[in-house]
This record gives sequence, structure tokens and C-alpha cells, in this order.
Amino acid sequence: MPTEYYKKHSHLLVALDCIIFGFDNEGLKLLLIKRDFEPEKGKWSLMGGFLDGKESLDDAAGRILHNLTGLQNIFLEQLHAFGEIDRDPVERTISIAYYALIDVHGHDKELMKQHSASWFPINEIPDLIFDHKEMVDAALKRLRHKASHQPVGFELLPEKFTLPELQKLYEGIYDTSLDKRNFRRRILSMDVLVKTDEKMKKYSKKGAFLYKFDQKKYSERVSNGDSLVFKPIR
Amino acid sequence: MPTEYYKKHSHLLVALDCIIFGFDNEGLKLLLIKRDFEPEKGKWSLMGGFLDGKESLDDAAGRILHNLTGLQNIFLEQLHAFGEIDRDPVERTISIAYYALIDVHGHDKELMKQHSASWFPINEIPDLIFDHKEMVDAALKRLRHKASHQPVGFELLPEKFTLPELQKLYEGIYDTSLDKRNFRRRILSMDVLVKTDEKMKKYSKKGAFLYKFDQKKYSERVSNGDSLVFKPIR
DNA sequence: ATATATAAATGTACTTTCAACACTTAAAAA
DNA sequence: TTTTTAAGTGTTGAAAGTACATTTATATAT
Repeated sequence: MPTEYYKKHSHLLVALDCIIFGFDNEGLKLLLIKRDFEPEKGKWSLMGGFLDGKESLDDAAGRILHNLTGLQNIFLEQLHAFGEIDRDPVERTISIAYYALIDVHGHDKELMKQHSASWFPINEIPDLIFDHKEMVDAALKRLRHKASHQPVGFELLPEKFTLPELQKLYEGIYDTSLDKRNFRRRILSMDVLVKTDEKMKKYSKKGAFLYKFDQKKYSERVSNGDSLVFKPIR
Repeated sequence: MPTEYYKKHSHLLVALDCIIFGFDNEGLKLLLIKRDFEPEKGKWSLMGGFLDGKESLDDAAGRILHNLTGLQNIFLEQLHAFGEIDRDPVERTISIAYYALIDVHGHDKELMKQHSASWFPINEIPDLIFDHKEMVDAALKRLRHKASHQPVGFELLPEKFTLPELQKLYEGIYDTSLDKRNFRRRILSMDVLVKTDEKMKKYSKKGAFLYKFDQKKYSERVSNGDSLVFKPIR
């Protein structure tokens, strides 16, 4: 039962919006949906939804991400709470934005169709509803910062990936080009990748060796306070 | 008018809680209040309040900080939205936590009394209500991260401060000791401090020169994309 | 007046990390 | 067998980071 003190304050709608990043060896992509309800029906938008009574914020964001992608146990992190008074023209709503990193290939195409969802290159984002552009900008900034300190890049690739792919990913994230030798040396010196004996010949005749990220090795070192930190990538 | 679509979703209380850091040359301090209302009356708590209808989240956090300290235009940054279902036993409430950095001396003592507020050394935080301990831990982590990349330390000191004070501050934030010569060289090489010709003799016979932070110089360089970044301090 | 005590201020040499740069190799296709 | 293409590999010079000890200014005590 609400006490008197609590009663007099206003109760608001709480929304969640997901900034979903993907990568497809061309560059960094953003997943958007075409809104099928008012207001702003037919406009491009982040995937969102409202908080239900019986779920935490993190769970709600996970549910919304799952609704669009069919994916679970994905990298999904709270970005920021957006709360300008008029951000939603219908009714005062605050939105907690989350950003997700997914492998652009491994998700449910049927759900994509249902939501009229589509991937956009990060430099060709169309006009978005409400304050969603602001959210995307903040998410990109966060991703860039995060990727320079923690090994989140791997979340955007399949389980096995080549070093040239990983380099392309970082080049996409930072919109820059990197020296192959320096990049490989730096990544391998972290000692969190495991080389397999398989080669991937999708992008070259010679083929490139596939690697896996060793989450266990990484976690152990981090929890040892071993200050293993991804250096900023330049 | 809410559309049908919006109506069916639940409306929640939105709270704001402020993690207020200060520094007094002994170490990093946290400002807490003794709650004067139920639930958990008499227990230690972060300063908080509820979002009113006609203010943004940032404004609300500023209002709450002002209510306790009398201060305005203070470093105040959103930390995280906390939304576990049972975090407030009275009613489902989500709380947006903000953290603030203030000069421990320059605030309103009268307001402090009214709220039975008190400063606690960061290593001697008493039991706190709800999930406030979690908020404090997250804020401290954020402060440590932030202070290693951006010049936020100055927010915790008076306008004029000595290098030994600044060093003590960083030692407090990181709970470590630093080499005087290396610290001074690093800080001064950033070229964002202005030396005054005044000396402060509070802590020594010889006295130490007072410096000011040159916000303008710093901002200019940052907006030039000059990648002037506070290196992590070890 | 002189000695003493205290914290402020300062410089150098060594080590590690960063950044720039070009050739060789594997394998498919011609 | 040659050609084409991307993968893979090392070295060197520059910059930044780290460790470390003595001198200086001034208040206080003798």
C-alpha cells in the first residue's frame, strides 16, 4: 500500500528503447523498425516498448530485444535514461535506452519482416522519431569508448572469426583505418584469442585462420585484478 | 490525450537519488541523510526525491541536490537507472541515480542540519536503505573511471588549490599513493592549470602555491578534437 | 640569533609502449 | 606455369611511463 508520502507524486509511463548494433564486414550497422502504430506511424524508430509491472528494467530490455531478433543472452547494457518533458508528444514518458551488440547474421528473419525492420549503415541513419537520434549518437559514443577498454567487439562477430574481420570491425567502429601489423600484435598480445586450425576462405584465396575469443581466460584475469585492459585503438 | 496503445501500460513512480561526493584533504567523502519519513525512517540514505510533472530528469536531480546543499551549477551526471521490482518495499519505483562532485566546505550548513545530513569517509559507509549501497558502489566506480579520463577532480576542490591537495584528492579517489614528482609532471604537462602567486600555508611552514583550473583552455582544446585526455593515474 | 623540523619543489636515467613502415606466402584462377 | 589477391610477419626510432633522492622555504623551538 502506498503511504501518504508516496501518493502525491506523479506516476509516469516508462519506456525502453534498444539501440541494436550489428556488423557485416562492410561496416557497423544499426537495426531500425518501421513504426506500425501512432504517433509517427510509418517512420523509422528504434525498437522499443513499455515496462510491464512484473519485470526489471534489464529484463524488459531483454524481452524487447528478443521480440525483434529472437535472440537471448546477448550483450545488452543500459545506456542512459532520457527524460525531457516533451520527448514523447502523446504523453510524458521517460525512456531507458539500452544498447545491444549482435551478430548481424544469426537472428530471426521472420521477426524482422513482421516489424519491417532493416539494417542501416551507421553513416546513413534516416530521420528517427522523438529523441531516438540522440540515443543513437550516445550509444555510438558509448560503444566506441567501451570497445577501447573492454573486449566487446567479439559480441558483434560469430563465434569464430578471422583477424582481418576483427580489424574491419574495429575500423568500422572507429571509422578509421588501422595498420595490420600493429593491430594484430596488439590484439594477440592480450592473449584472449584462441587460434583454431580452420581457415576461412570467404574473402581470399589464401584464407585466414579462424580464432575464438576465450571468455574464461579473460574473466579470470580481470577478476584477478590483473588490469588487462584493451588499450584505446588508434 | 493518451492513445489507446499507451493507456494499457503501467505508470510508475520515478525517483531520483543523488550520490554526493566531497573531499576534505583527509579523503573522499560521501554525503548521506538520515531519513525522516517511513519506510526506513531513521536509517541512512542517499538524498532523493520524486520526479515532478514539469521538470526533466536532469532538472529534478539538480533540484534535489540544491535542496540539500544550497548549491547550483554543480557537476552532476546521470549514473544509472535502477529498476529491480522490489527495490522499494512500499511501491514499485524506479530510481534514476545521479552523482555529484562538490567542494566539501562551500555548502549550506543549515540545510545539512535540517536533513540530519552528514559526511562519511568513503571506506566507512554505514548500512543504507534499499539498493543505495549498490548505487554508491556504481558511482564510485564511475568516478574512478571518469577521473582518469577527464578533469573532474577539480570539481571537488575550491577554486584555488595546491598541487599537494590535488594529489591527495587523486590518492583518495584511487585509494593509493602516488609519486609526487611524477604526479606533478603529469598534471602540469596537461597545461590546464594556472599558477597563482599566492601561497597556502595551511599544511606546511613553507606553504604551497595555489593553482586554478583553466576551464576555458581545457574546453577549447577538447572541442578542437585535440584529444587532450587525462591519462589513467597509477 | 641559531638550530631544528616539516612539507614543498625539482631532474635524470631506465624501461616499456607506441608508431611507422615493406616484403613474403599461400592458394585459387587464368 | 603464371598471375592475382589477401594473409601473414619484424624492426627500428620516438614517446611515454616509472623509479628514485636532494634541496628549499619558513615557522617554531632553543
